[in-house]
Order: sequence, then C-alpha cells, then structure tokens
Amino acid sequence: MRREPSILHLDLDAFFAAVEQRDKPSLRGRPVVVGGTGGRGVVATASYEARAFGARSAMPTAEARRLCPPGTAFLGGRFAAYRRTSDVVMALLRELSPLVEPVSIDEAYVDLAAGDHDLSVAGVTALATDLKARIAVATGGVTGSVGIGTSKSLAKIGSELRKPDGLTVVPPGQELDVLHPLPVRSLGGVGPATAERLAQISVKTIGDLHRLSLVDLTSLVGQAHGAGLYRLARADDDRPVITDREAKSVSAEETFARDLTDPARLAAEVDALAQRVGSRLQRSGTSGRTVTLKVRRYDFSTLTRSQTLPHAVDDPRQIAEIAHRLLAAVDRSGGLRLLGVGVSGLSPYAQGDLFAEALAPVEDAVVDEDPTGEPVVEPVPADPAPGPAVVAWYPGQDVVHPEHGAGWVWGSGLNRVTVRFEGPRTAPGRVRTLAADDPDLQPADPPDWTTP
DNA sequence: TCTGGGGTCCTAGGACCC
DNA sequence: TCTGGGGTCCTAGGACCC
Repeated sequence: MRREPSILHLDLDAFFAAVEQRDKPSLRGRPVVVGGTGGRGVVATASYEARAFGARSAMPTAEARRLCPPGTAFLGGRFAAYRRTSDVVMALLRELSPLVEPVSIDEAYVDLAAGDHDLSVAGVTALATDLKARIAVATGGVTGSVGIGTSKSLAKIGSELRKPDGLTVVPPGQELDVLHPLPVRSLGGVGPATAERLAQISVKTIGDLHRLSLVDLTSLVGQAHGAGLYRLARADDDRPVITDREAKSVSAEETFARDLTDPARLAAEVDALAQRVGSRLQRSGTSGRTVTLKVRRYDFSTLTRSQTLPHAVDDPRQIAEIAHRLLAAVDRSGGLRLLGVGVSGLSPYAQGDLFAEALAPVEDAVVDEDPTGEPVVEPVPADPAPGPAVVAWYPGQDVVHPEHGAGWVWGSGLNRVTVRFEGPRTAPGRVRTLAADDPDLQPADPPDWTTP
C-alpha cells in the first residue's frame, strides 16, 4: 500500500456490446448480447439494457434468450473491431505513464507514480475525469469506469463501485472504511468456492474476513490463498504494475455443436487444434516441452492428460502426434463434448536439441575484432559442415526395432533419438536412446489408435 | 437449446536424487 | 536393520479471472 493514490484501474463498460452499439446506431438503447450464438454458446457481454432483464456474462445464451424480450440483438462478436478500439484506449493510458498493465482486452492498470502527475486526491480526480472524456471522444462513445487507490486491489475495487461510467478515488487512510462493508466476493481471488467456505463460518464481508486469524484462514482455504486474503483484507497489497508478462502456455479448445464419437472426426479436430497452437507458437517465436490434451465428456466431466518431452516443440505435426497418443488413452465412450490442445513450459527458443551438448561444437561463424573494435563476421560457408546425416525422427512417430520391438519416438536430437518401447506409459526402463542413423530403427505403420 | 475460450496460480502425490 | 529429510520434476485437478 502506497502513501498516495497512484494506481489507476480502468474497466471499459459492457465493452463488446458498447462497440456494437457504437457501430450500429439501431442497437443503441436496446438490449444487446454478444457471445456464442449456437446451441452451446454462452454470453460474453450483455449491454446494460440486457442486464436489466437478467442477462449476465457466462450465462448460457439459451437462457439469455429466454430472459430477454423480442427485439434483443444476439451477436457473435467482431473481435478485430474490439481489438482496434482497445488499442486506442491503451494508447491513451500510455500517455499517462509508461507503466501500463493490460489485464484483458477491456481492462488495465496504470502506475501514475511513473508519470508526472499531481497525486493528491483532487489531482488524480481531475486526471481521471479528463481521461474518461478523452476515451469517450477517441472511441466514439465507449465509456469506462475508473478506480484510483493506493494499491491494485483498491483501484480495482474502486472501479467496480460506480458502474457504468464511474469514477471512484479511495483516499489514503480510508482503505479499510471502503473495504470492510463489501462482500468477500469483491476481493480478487474469492470465487464461488471460497465464498461458500467462508459463508459456512459466517464470514460474509471483508470486515468479517479481517477478524479471522492467519492460521484459521490458511487452514480453511490453503497456504498461499489464505495468506493472500489475510493481507488483502488489511489493504496490505504491494503488487507492482507489470507492463510485459511472458506467456506461460498456449492452448486452443473447441466445444462441438454435438458430441463427437467418430474417431476420424476426433483425430481431425486434434490436428486442427494442434495447428492453431503450433502456428501461434511459431508466430511468437516460442516453443514448449509439455503437451496437454483436454477432454470434456458428454456428461461435462473434464480431464487433462499431459506429457513432457525432453525438448521443446512448436511443430503442429509433432504436437498433434503427442495429442493423438494422449487421446488414445482416454475413455471416449459416450462421446466427447470438447477437445483442447495446449503447450506449456515455454522457452523463447525455437525447437531445441536435447543432445546439443553432447555434440562437437558447431562453428557456424568466426567472429573476430579489428583494432577499431568493429566486429568482423565472416560469412557462413555455403556448404554445411560434414557430419552425421540428420534423420527426421519426430515425437510420437511409430517405430520398430528388431531388439526392442515396437515403440514410438519420445524425443529426438540431431544424431540421437529417444524411443519409448511399448509398455506401461510411465515405466522409465522402457526408454532407449539410439543413434538417429541406427539402421535397425525403422518407421512403423501407426497403430490403429483411432479405433475405440 | 445448460454450462465458451483463453489464460494464471496453487496443491498434492509419486519418482528420483542427494 | 531401520529410518531420514530436502529439493526438483512431472502429472492431474481445481479455483479463479476476464
């Protein structure tokens, strides 16, 4: 917690619906629901007119249709338009301070202490009033709610207090007066499960929470979560505004209009998801070692299966191979409602080489310096240096070996390949490392894993 | 016509190593 | 013969956020 109210939180009001109403005047003043419009869609954003009838974010669109009157617009969403409008707003925020942390497309924190501002309550109030006016002009009428306080959590709570088009500054010294009457759900990190646990011991407000001991709180909700809530209830929050976060995972998933059982369809969906994930990894210049498959069954039960490879991958085909393997090991009877593919354990390098250290160092360029200090880089020879032939083994590939039997490639390096020979998935003794050019090692026809 | 899609962080158990 | 911890990695699941 700071001594001055220098953290600003901006939350654009009913953002997707507001952009639609801006672009389509006939929608202004009418209920608008943006989200999945198919049978299994959910609401992403409901305009305030639609909220008056009970429509809410995350509600099944079918339910919103029952609640809202004829004439309500149900729209699938135009994300490029939302992105453009968001970019305009984020640029305005960066004029205030270099320290801007976008939380999502419609939400951001700004550290005003990193800019040149009067940080008195009157000063930041004037600043926020001016900001809101400039956002409305620059976006063609989209409004936002602003909270300013001495910490992130106070700024966020402030922006929630007067929506839409609100402005709340929590003056230093008044944090606990603002916090304590609010329901515990107002705190970030308190969702339905935590709120229910707290309600069972009659803790409903943040003031109630403040009276719990650290020991009681951590025994109720866990070590890290309990310690975090203990501090937040005391307005003890020194989390910094962070401008750039490195992504930790990349994933894609799809809920099908109807549950899928056809093995060929499922395989094709895995391929398409792996393609999306791999393309995004390659575009961002990252790759990852852990491939995760997510499955939601016909009964909404959800499970994940993952495998960590010895090296990072970004190739859609390799990602798909692993995902197919993982899918083959789950029960698909009854049909699948959703499939997802993800890659985590990201590193900023392209596909690495597990055995690179074991290889003789490759001198691909000679760097020298002349007396002026000017670096001289000799051109790389046109012909690659002689060495072992590169054999294109890839994770998931099926292979056979006369000595070890049938298996599949777990990881591959420039001149070696790790193979998991058939057996229990977790039996480490079944993994063998072979020379990539081992003539005994041959590709095999894939097993018929698509058959249930 | 019940329940999206993209993420983050935490926990807990087992394997494995020292 | 009996009995250790600590630390890290991996896997699976759950809570939470927008």
